Amino acid sequence: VHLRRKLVKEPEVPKLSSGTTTRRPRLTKARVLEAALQLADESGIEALTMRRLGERLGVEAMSLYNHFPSKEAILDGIVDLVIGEIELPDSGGEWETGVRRCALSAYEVLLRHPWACRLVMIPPSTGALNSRIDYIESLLRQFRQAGFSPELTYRAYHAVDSHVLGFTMWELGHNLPASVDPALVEEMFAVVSTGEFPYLLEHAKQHFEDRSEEQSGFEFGLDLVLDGLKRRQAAETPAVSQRGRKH
Amino acid sequence: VHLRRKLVKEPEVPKLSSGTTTRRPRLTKARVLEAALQLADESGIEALTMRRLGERLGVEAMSLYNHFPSKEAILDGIVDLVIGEIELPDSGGEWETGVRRCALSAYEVLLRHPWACRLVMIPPSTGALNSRIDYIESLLRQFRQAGFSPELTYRAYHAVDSHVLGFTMWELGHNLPASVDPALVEEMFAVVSTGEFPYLLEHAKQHFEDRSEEQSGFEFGLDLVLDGLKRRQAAETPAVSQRGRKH
DNA sequence: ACCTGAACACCGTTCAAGT
DNA sequence: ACCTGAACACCGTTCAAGT
Repeated sequence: VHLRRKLVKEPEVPKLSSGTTTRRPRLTKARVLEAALQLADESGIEALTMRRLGERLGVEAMSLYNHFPSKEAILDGIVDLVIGEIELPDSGGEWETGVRRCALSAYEVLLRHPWACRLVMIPPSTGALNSRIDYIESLLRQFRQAGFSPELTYRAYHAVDSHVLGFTMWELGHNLPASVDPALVEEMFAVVSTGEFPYLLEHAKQHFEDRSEEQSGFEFGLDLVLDGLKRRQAAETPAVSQRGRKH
Repeated sequence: VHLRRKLVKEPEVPKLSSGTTTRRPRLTKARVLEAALQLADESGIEALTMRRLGERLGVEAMSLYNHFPSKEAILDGIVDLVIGEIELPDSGGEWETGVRRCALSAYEVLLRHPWACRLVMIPPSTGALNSRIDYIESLLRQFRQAGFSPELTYRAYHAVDSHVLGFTMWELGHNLPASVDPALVEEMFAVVSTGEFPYLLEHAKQHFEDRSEEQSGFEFGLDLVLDGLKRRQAAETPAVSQRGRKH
């Protein structure tokens, strides 16, 4: 099932009929969001300013306000584009593989757009929610159709999504790409080598080991959650009918 | 064990010995951080600007640069203050109750300072890490002293902390305190009542139910993780000696 | 050694004016 | 209907000058 809601209707780009005066296509919501997403991916979210975005589109910053009420609306828009990249499984399969694939896809997508993770938590103050809604509905459906009770589904969804977001943020926070200040590494090293924190030292060393052979840490944590959910479901299924439970 | 590293030595506040000319105590790192934390708690992190912080301290914004190299250093400082509020268990107890208490304390602390959650992931570009290090060391120690292998400890730590951060961010993101735009609620309602998203509708309703009687969602997810870890440890303990494993 | 005033290079956003 | 130039009210930060 891959339902799509009313797509935003965009005016077609006029075929610059007369003369050679206008070189650039008109501004549209889609073009603005595309450029914004690109800018954030290339240069980081802090490089995404209205002036720079305008420049990239060959337009003054103020023109953007003809298409979006605020910068926040643009941010909401590109976050929804990112969430739209998450692959949602078709219905009908095993819940464990479906949810697993969904979570892994979200993990990969968020790693591709490192700036997005922090924004996902804030919105949705302008109502650019289409992909978000599809994502949540897909997860919920998989649990419910596998026979999870509404109560267990409620908690299962939060547990899974907490892991996806929490783990991804952790990883992104640690892999600061070469932006690590040598002075800071120095201090960190000094603290660790006092011997006061043996376990932290051990842990820090592990971060430098090659883990390519093993299961990823993301999957390890995901399995903890999924295994637990399987047990919880097994515990509730025989005890109560699947159609409901008296309160 | 409650080790403390070299405390920052602060010049004592001079007792304004002469006349009544100077009314305010001198600026110190500690006073600046205290005021910054207060400002963030009261008015949100976006209200924390150098000018406003200076104003609260009765000083020009530029004076702050005599004590901190940048605004970022101040942010790192107050985040570390927040992390310092997390209660760390004494060593020697059961790992499950210890880790559990630690996670719950972190959860509560982060809910008390809703702005902190998003900052925790970014630093530590200025090396204000004392509380952070204590926190991580405490978690690692509990696992290791309970007989977890270094490998399992590595993953256990990441799994637990992912849940703490992920779940807390989720909760904070959803409980936007009355800042919800009615127009957005309207749209959300419209989407949900199309009937296209039955599971989302069910889920949304659950969010309005009284859950005070039940175990919190945070604890539910935490238990999934902790139960899973217990099983993983049981699986590795009899098979290999606790002192090490040949690779 | 610490604090200040003025300034710089940026922000997001408003508004009247253009076409 | 869309785009623009100038301006406003803010940012973080630098720097020469004060004490």
